Amino acid sequence: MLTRSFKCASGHRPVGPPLGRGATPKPTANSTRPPPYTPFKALSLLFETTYLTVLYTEYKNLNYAALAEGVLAHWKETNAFEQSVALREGRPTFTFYEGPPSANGMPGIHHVMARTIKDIFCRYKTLKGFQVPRKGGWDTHGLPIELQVEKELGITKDHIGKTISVADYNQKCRETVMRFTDRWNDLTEKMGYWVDLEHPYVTYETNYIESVWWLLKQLYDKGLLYKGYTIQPFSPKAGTGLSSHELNMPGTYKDVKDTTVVAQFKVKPNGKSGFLFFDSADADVYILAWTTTPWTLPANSALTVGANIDYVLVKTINPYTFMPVHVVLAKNLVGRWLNEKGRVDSINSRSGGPSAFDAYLSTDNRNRSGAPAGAIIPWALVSEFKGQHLEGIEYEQLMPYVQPDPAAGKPFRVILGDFVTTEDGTGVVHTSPTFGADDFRVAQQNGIPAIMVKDETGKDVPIVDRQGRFVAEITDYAGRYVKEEYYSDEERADPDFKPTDVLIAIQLKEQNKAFRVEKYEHPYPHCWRTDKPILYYPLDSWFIRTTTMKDRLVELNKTINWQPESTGTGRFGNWLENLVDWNLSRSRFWGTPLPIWRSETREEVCIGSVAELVEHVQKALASDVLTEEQRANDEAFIAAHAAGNVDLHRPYSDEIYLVSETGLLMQREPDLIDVWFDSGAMPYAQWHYPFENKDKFAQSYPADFISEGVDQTRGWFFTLHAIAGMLFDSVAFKNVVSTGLVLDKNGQKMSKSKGTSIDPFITLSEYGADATRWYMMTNTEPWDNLRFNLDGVAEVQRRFFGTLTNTYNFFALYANVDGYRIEQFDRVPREELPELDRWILSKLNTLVREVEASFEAYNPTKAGRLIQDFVNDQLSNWYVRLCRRRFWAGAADASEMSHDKRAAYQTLQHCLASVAQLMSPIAPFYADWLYQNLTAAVREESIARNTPFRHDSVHFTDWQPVAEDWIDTDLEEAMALAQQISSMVHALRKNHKLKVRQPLSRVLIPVVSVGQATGTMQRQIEQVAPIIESEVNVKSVEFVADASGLLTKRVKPNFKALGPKFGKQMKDVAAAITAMTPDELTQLETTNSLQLAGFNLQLTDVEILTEDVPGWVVAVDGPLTVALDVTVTDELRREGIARDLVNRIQNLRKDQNFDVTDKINVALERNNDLLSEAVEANRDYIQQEVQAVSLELVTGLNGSAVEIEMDEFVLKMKVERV
RNA sequence: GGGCUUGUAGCUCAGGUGGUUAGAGCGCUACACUGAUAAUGUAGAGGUCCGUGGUUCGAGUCCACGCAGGCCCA
Repeated sequence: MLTRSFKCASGHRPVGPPLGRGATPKPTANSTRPPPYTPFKALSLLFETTYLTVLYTEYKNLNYAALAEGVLAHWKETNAFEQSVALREGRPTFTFYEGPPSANGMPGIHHVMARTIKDIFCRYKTLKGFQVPRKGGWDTHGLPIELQVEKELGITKDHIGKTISVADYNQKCRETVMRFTDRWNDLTEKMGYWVDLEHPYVTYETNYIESVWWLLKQLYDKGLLYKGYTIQPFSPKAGTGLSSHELNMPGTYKDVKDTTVVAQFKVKPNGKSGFLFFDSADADVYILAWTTTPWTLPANSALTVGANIDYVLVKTINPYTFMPVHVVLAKNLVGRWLNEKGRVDSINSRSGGPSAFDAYLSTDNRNRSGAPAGAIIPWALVSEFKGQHLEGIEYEQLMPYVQPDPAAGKPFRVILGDFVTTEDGTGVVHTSPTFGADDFRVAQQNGIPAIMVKDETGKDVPIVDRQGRFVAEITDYAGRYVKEEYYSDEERADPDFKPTDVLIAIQLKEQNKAFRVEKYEHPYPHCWRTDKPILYYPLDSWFIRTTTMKDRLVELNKTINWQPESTGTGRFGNWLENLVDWNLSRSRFWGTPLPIWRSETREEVCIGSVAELVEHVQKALASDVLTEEQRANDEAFIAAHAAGNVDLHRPYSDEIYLVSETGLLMQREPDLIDVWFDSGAMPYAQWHYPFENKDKFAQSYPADFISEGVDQTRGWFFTLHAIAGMLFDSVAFKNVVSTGLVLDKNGQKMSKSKGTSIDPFITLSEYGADATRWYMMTNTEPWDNLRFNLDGVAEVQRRFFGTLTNTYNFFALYANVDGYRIEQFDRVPREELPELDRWILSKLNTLVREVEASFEAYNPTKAGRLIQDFVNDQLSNWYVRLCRRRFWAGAADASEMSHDKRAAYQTLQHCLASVAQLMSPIAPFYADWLYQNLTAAVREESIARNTPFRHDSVHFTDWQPVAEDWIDTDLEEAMALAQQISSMVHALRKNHKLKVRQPLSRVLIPVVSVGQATGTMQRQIEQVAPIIESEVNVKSVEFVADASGLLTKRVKPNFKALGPKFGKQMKDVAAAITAMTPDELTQLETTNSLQLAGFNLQLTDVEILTEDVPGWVVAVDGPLTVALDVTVTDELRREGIARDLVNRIQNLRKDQNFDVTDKINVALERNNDLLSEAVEANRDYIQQEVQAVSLELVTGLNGSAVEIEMDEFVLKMKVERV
């Protein structure tokens, strides 16, 4: 519960100006008070007996979490969120899209961060007058849910359709996915995230799926949806593809020994490859590429190199054929394949004698089999170049069994790829688009065709069939398994058995196409079902042809405002530049089914709505093609449709049978679609567009703002962008904030097992949402990773919220005493406001301007820090501190309040209410609480007269306009000088042990700087001199001009001005300036020109500082110099003692619990001349300050006298109530 | 391996377009104030601005190459 301590104005606590100048607070008459204000019902109960006398509740030991709970309860009761939206009916819409979370896991602290960002800008835009509908949403499909269900049921994918029906399985998924919805909703409320949880979109709902189908149909009709293949892990023995998840299961990677080949790809001499033939035009040049899967070599159609990798051309000898060859490979890997001992400087002999090559090959050197015995193969470096120079070079097909389709692109070229490494191999990757995922991608990007053959139906298929055997076209190896593990044990036991890879290696050796053949041990993935090696194999997939729209997508992206910009241009931009077609297919169970039905002869139909499906089903039923069972299923669908409970998920959609134009049975393509398409479809599907809500969709498209983690770049950000760009030629969002991660306090990923993860519910209940949100927003810019430290939240709470609450309490305390009510109409005119008021109001308006700019730029960090600095440094530590006396001075009745006091109340109240609004997007509970406390007392009046405070919640208010004419930059500068000078004087006092209570006579400020600035500065300081005087307790602020001769000046070079003029001579100039004589300086100052060591100087080339004022103590800070007169005259000394005395007497009053209105008699022991003099000289002052009716100096003080420590002596004193 | 990003005091962070003495808050130490007081003020200690090289009269800032952390992709 909220704890509080409330004392009414007539209560027992000393309130108001207890001892000041006879100010006696009077209890104010209740009858004149407005109706009681109850911020929130829950709280009001506490105040029932006392609130009648209070306008502003005061809070002690505020519990921020409880505060938030109270506000939340009030919001719920009043439907505040709904009101905030309804209030803006008819205003322009600001559209926000909620990226749907998956509710099958618990929310974490990072969700608080992500959702705070979303909330901030939606709230801000509401304040700015926009209507901001915020529809929540849930992402409900996908693998994680399937896996969770399987885990809970203790099954694997193999069981689906066997021990559990697809229908039951999917039902289980549907139940599981929304399991934590309650917890999510709870967090959403507690953290103060305003989003419509009542009407969220849910991706598994039929209406949602129908919209998704409609989108797919649009793509299909535009020819953007096609069936192709992707390279996936495939198990020929199990006859099935494997998901990456299945591949990541433990034990799938095993070390195997494979036959590997470094193949020689013969370069075609032409313009591009010319530089490789420079040294020997008639030599053959080969590019070396290493493969651990020689069986894929007949499918080679490109070689991939790294653009920035260094390659070399080497002359050497083929170890199998002994033919001299020139080979290309990565420089770093020469040592991997060629023995360093064989290196020779030159290819040819210079001496005319036999070269190393000749020697190696000479017959003398051969053994019986004709091979050079024991000799190391010589080699020589010919040239070196970057990979990019190899791009486009053509080579001869290595194993020309099958020619690619010429229409499909130009094969047998060198291309560039970012996946090439020099860790192993030759730095050149043998590329086969049908048997490698990288290969496929890079081939697609470079227009490299795949080596394919036609099957009996005329369809393109790879050169290895689904059993893992070569097709007939690979004549030499037709029917052979590509992996020896696919043969039976008996076959492999045959002594003549040779694995296919070995046979290929032998063939290549004989043809001078193999540079090296060796066994190599490496980990290779195996099928978890069959334990046999998997193949990377092309499997049917449906694609969206994003590549054809690439340029447009890139172009559209340039119109999006990314925060931070680098995510848009870098991560996202690069992704778009390297776009490949979007593989839509997923072989799963729980997801949106692909709405395409196909016949055996590839007649197909893409269904774009339930109605369309019904129509097709009816047509099928009218034909005589369907079996009994198929007919029954189709009829079941029609019945379900009539009953209004169509479910488009598997297995139901699988069991719908259609009939083609030519009378053939059509079945649904069994794939589901990528769940990312679901979420990318939300702008349309959340409204069931185009079947319903066309107007709503039109109003809310595209989004003005979205925000998600940077990890969504290729996820949601992309799918939104792709669908919008391809189908609507539009962006899906105009502004996007991509947020970083939330790490633990050591910068590591939070982990449950290490105990470093933060439970958001605990955090919120301990610190409240406001401090948590404020900390997250102000500690780090949200796109940087946040190191989340609870100590930081505590600090924010103490330092920012604590200070602000203190400031409010200060206001409330005195306002209650004085019965001050916010004056909305009878304001003290600006001209009559004191300097400090005009200053803080100027600062406030500057703040509003800057905070607005920061929010407009989607930078909540800057906004929060600005507000925080204003509250802590300007409002609390300067304005309130310096104005304290104004609040307790003078009459304590509103009707008699002085102008000055009213001004103080009005100013402080205005600042607090403004801050409440500025901070409300970030700290919504606290800001509302503050607003309520400040303004509820005038609510009725405000409603009646239609003022800004008429709203029940700060979140309903209109953003305050910047009052430009209140901004007084000159005054702000002046006050900054006052602050700086005060700080410097405090420092001087400190260093010279002169406490602030000791008055000093004067502060001297030398004004020597050049030109106009001098005049400005002096004028500005004069303007705030009284503030400085009272702040640092000096009698006067004086200026000393140059001419006084009092000053010692120093000259410094102004590098910024000198740089462009003297450049390289800088050192000399600087030295000359530093060594300048006083006479020279005088000349420079008077004539603005000086010839010095051959340099022509002007006044602006130097900075002149006062270093010292002889006889004074001096502080220097930048251009400012402050001298303090530390002479304590007898009179000052006496005054200081008098002040000390007042202080001690006040303490005694406090110790003895005197009431603020009590008058006292004071008796002092006359034992010290200094004291006597001080008392006599300041008697009136002392008596007034401590409300003493008498002040006597007596000898021999008796009775209840106490001993008091003064600086220089001990004093006996007696204080009695009258 | 590639793309993006971060690296400044013990901790969390500021440091337009290069300008010679790098700042703030917290924490620590000392002192002051004591009618905002579990607040506040002042001072002190605390830095190889990740490293190396370069450009420049001058580099925390610009360039190159590295190192370390993070995300995404392979």
